[in-house]
Amino acid sequence: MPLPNTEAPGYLVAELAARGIRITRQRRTILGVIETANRHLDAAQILRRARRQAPEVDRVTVYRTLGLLKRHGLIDELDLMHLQGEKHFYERKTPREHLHMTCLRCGRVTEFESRLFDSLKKQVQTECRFHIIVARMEIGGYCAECRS
Amino acid sequence: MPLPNTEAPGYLVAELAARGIRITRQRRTILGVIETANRHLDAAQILRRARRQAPEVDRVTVYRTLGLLKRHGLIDELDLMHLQGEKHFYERKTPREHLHMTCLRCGRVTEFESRLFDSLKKQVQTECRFHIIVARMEIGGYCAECRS
DNA sequence: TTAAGTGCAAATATTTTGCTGTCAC
DNA sequence: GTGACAGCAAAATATTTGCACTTAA
Repeated sequence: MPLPNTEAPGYLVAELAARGIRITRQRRTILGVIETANRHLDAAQILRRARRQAPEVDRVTVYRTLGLLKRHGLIDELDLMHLQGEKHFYERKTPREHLHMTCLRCGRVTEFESRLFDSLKKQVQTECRFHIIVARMEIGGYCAECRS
Repeated sequence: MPLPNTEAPGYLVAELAARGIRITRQRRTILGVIETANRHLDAAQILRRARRQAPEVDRVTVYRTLGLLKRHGLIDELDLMHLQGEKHFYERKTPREHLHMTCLRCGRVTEFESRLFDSLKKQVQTECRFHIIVARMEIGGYCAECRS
């Protein structure tokens, strides 16, 4: 599940507003759903939760808001090994980057922070002279409980 | 582009045959396309190339063969940052694992091998007691030529 | 006021499934 | 000979686009 939300509530709203982006009722709702999520949600789940608060929210608005957040680097998009179809999952971008492990048997998703991950990114920046905007590491395999 | 093909030609055919899987004309063609590819191909490109050799090959057969290869751990599936739609790209799995950097401006894909990548995987296996089947690291950003 | 944003409908893109006939072994 | 595989059609899944109406700033 995503790391605990250590940002002030309304963080995403504030970030977008600071960039001069219009905050509509629908966006506020969708951003709230993403901020308070206790696990990785896909677009359909975000829509469902948003509609509990504001039934007029349209699927298209969810996709457009996700696109906006991606373009501004405020969320990360994950596959989680495409265990169930080709949908994507989203999470707030945190200052402490982490990798995701998905258990191919039980589907549980675990997050892991590592200095080696940071070192590896630093190595890429330096040795490949590549300016990293987004770095995603996803692992599939069997968790401690599921491996035989 | 994928690492140079250091395996014997017909490597994928041999691997599948060794597992008791039937080698049809269509499969042989598709496997040949994947083995000799000089860059990462998506399903549609694999289909087009296969059809140049064997026009009867169907799109569905390409997908079914890709699924087979994935299940047997003989290819890796990549997103390459979804720079152009949601399609996936495929490459032969090589013994030396590498990460992929995609330039968000020019779209060029670069591969990079690193011991840190291996160390990081080892750390996950040990500290998280997670048995890794597939590990994918994909980076998006700007290559040396494109960064301002 | 007005440009940015929304909802609805429809289109697009990618991948999967059902079924019948074919072929590798 | 037979069970695994192929092709075709259709469906399923996920996301995007066009356009007229609405609203935040």
